[in-house]
Amino acid sequence: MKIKALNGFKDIVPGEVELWQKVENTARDIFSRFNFSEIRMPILEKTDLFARSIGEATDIVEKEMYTFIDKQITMRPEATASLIRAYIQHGLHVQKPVQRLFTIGPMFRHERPQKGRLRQFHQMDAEVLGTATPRVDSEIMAMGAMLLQELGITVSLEMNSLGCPACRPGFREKLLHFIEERMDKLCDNCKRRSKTNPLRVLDCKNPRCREEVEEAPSILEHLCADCDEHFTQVQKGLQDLDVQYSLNKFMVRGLDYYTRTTFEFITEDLGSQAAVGAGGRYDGLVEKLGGPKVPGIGFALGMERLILLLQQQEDVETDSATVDIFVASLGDTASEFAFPLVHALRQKGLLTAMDHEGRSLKSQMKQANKASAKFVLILGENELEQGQAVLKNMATQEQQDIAILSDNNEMASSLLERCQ
RNA sequence: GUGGGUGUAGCUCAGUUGGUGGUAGCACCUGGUUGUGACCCAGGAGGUCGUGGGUUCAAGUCCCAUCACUCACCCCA
Repeated sequence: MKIKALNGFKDIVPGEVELWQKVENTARDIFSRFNFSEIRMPILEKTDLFARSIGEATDIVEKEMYTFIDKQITMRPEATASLIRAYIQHGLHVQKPVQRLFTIGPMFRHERPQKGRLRQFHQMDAEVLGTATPRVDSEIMAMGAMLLQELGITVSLEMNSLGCPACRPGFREKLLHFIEERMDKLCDNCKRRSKTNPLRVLDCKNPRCREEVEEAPSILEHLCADCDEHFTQVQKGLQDLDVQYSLNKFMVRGLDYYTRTTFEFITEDLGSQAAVGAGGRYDGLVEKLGGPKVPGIGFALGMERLILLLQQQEDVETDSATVDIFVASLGDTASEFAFPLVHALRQKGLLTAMDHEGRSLKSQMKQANKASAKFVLILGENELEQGQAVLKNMATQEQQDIAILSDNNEMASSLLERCQ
């Protein structure tokens, strides 16, 4: 019986990992341009942290978490809760009033795997804590858009406001009333959801439900004065930064902690996994987790989904490492001479390869070619006797004789010069 | 948790009305005269046909079960 990776868990092997590196490198570059600092948190946290932040009644907490029940600890299903826990624990709000943080890593949810959805998946997460200014809302969306654009991924940005504790309850009542009038026309799921989380009825995918809620009251028309002004300023900010967006009054969020601005980066090229990234404001969360009363906003990008989109494109460039110099040796004497020379070349900083299996020169040339080696140093019995080696430029096919030096360090320096 | 689809070489796949597993492609190894890559040619290696039952003289092929993968629902990044 072969041992295989668990269902929903994937290896990222050479050939694919280059794409991941490209995505990570691009993200680090963009985050850094926006003056974000990296933070890394542990994968295991107390179960209570997620229950309190994400919400007891959400699907994630109810049935999707990997929990060690006896120890009351859970593998994080998302990053925001852990990040805020760390923010509070280390008093980051004291060190700097506004913290701009990002993190990249694996998350775990026990869902049925499908395209763009794994049980161990990876997210890139950016959060700004300590400011409620609508400018940051615009800025963070602009950052996400810039990152996706840099990667060559085309998405649309949809945005909504969920209001705040001052205006949402009132809207909720109105919506509930609207739903109850049409209850018999809604699907079973919506009937259930109308009790647990009526806002979710708004984004049901069932066409009949969509038709029914088309005329539903919009939260945007029920925002309190502060939320309304905030939302207006966010939109102005996006226009100032020339970021394209559209309003979606049906967009709600699955996690309980969101307030005011929410947004999603949406693609049509991933089947049912339309959201490549999503986020929003969570002004009450830090305080709820026992921290200072500071507002926050953030978003997460699903890396598997980004990778799938990149793989769907033709000619995506990734820079995989190529061998600077391949040392081909013939016979035991030459091979023994080559072994420490290769080490010296590596100490000089060259990406160096050699064959330890005693294969033919032809085979070694093939290996060099396959590794896209720029140069091959050929060391044969004849060369050693004459104190000469052959350096071949693989692209131009030019060969030159070079003197073998007894000192590996000097020999390596000499080769380094010629291989530039 | 609920449906549908698919399981043959490392990967992508042929395999007829049931009749000996494919000179298939990619990748790999070795050769194609002394020691030189790409292209080409030849040869080689690589398999419990997902697993377990059943029908049959005979099963990769038909039937049942099971597992895995996958897509979708749900939910979400």
